[in-house]
Amino acid sequence: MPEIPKSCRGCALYCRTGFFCSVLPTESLVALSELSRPRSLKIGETISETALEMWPIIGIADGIIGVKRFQSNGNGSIAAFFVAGDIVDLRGAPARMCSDLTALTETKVCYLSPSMFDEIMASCKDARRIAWESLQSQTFRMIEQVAELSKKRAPERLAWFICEFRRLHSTNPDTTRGPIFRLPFRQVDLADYLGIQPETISRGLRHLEQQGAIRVLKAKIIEIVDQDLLMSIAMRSQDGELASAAKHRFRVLQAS
Amino acid sequence: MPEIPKSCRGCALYCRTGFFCSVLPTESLVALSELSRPRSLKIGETISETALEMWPIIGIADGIIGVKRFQSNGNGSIAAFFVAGDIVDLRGAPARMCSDLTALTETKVCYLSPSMFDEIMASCKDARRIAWESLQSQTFRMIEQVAELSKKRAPERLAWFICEFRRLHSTNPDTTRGPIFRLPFRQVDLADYLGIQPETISRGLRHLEQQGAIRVLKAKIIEIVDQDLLMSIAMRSQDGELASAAKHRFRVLQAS
DNA sequence: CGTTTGTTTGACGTTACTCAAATCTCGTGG
DNA sequence: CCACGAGATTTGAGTAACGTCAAACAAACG
Repeated sequence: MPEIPKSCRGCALYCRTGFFCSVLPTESLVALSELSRPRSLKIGETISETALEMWPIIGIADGIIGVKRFQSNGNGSIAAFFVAGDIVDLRGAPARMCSDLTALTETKVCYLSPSMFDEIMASCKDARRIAWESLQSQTFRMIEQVAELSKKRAPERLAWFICEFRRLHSTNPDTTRGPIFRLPFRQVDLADYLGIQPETISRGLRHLEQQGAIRVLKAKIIEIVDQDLLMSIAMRSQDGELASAAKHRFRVLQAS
Repeated sequence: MPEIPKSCRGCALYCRTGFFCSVLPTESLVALSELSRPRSLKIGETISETALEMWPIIGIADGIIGVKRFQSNGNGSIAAFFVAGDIVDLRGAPARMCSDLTALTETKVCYLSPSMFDEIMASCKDARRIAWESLQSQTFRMIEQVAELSKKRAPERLAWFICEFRRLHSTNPDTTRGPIFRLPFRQVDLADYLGIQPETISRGLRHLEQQGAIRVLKAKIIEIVDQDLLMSIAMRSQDGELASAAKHRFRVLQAS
């Protein structure tokens, strides 16, 4: 009976239940491992385009990879991020996207062999389900992100981000336990992600503080004083109304 | 030898090459068809939540389905849209998303049986590839959308939308041929999609007109006067600089 | 400890939202 | 085919929010 490959032993993709490699039969794991490349990335490091040509599929074992686009003036925007457990298949991705993958934290990834990946997708039902659900959840997250951010102002965006990120990482006690929230990456990056300026982040945090929802202990450490208040702020839209399906029903009534 | 089901004969999902049903072996097609439900939707009609409980997977044969969220004040936001050929799997989707699916144009969809879909995904390689690529492209489109829109002002967003939509439908001569662009849905919906107010859409179009990029013939009919100019406006970001990877390379040089 | 990088604060300008009203479009029924 | 009316778009004026620039301040790093 073949052994678990050394490089997989400590990898979250294999160790955490529900992650892609955890459901593979040992021989598939060995075969995949032999053709794959685990890598560590420092914060700010980008995934090289040449690596993506040969290994366009990456599994994220730990950390956060952002799709970060730079403008000529130095401003950037972070369109999305991928988190631990995500399987990111960049075959057929728009060319620019591949130059934009940046580690927002210290990150561990594994470049997966496309041919072996396809083989596993054909043969292993559980792996297929996990990869499919991962890709689904990437789409859903993006949709939620746009739906929530597009009509919100700075303080609401911040509140939404804090709530959403805690929810996304609810399995990771490090960032979610207790009333303390640690900003997962730099404020500059957060600003790029929320589509606002770093200065506005700062002012927005102060604003939430004045309302009594949070307290900023240090630059990246936030104490959540009133979870409910924070949630209700997060759900507000531009005009201060609470978001709901109420108006939708109202329109249906009008029409009938 | 079994016959092609009647309801599939005129359906784009079967007729257009590269669409999901076109690659199915006849017997799979028959089996899927028997458990599936083709439906037509009028503009503004929503996909019923109860239908989604039983058929959470829909194939879009024709038209545009938007994820439209309403706020209590009547404003909405359209986070995403799905177009012909997309396979949308809503199993595991956030609950609210399912109440938000609205036809932005006259639309033909087909509710697909999940069990049969899974079976096909296991057995038919081509179908698996097509469904996977469709889901991939949904994610990529969302990422592009956020990357492009987050740091753009109203006129640039409009220009981007026109260019992008023509590209997305480049296979459909109806909307892309010649210098005439027909807004695919109402300006109110476009405003919701671009995250701005209807008034701003109007002013933005006027602005593009004054620059000589387009001419608004009727409310929904736009003549593209200068494609290159329009493109270059679409690529501009908030501060008027052209977007590029130039700064990225600059930072890499600094670091080394 | 000094340098670099990131965050905060303030003053000012611009954009886009808000509200209100006029005008236009298009589907409907006569 | 035309007239009507609801819904959609346009226009204008006033205002709030955010971007921009510049400089002080704090934190992280070797």
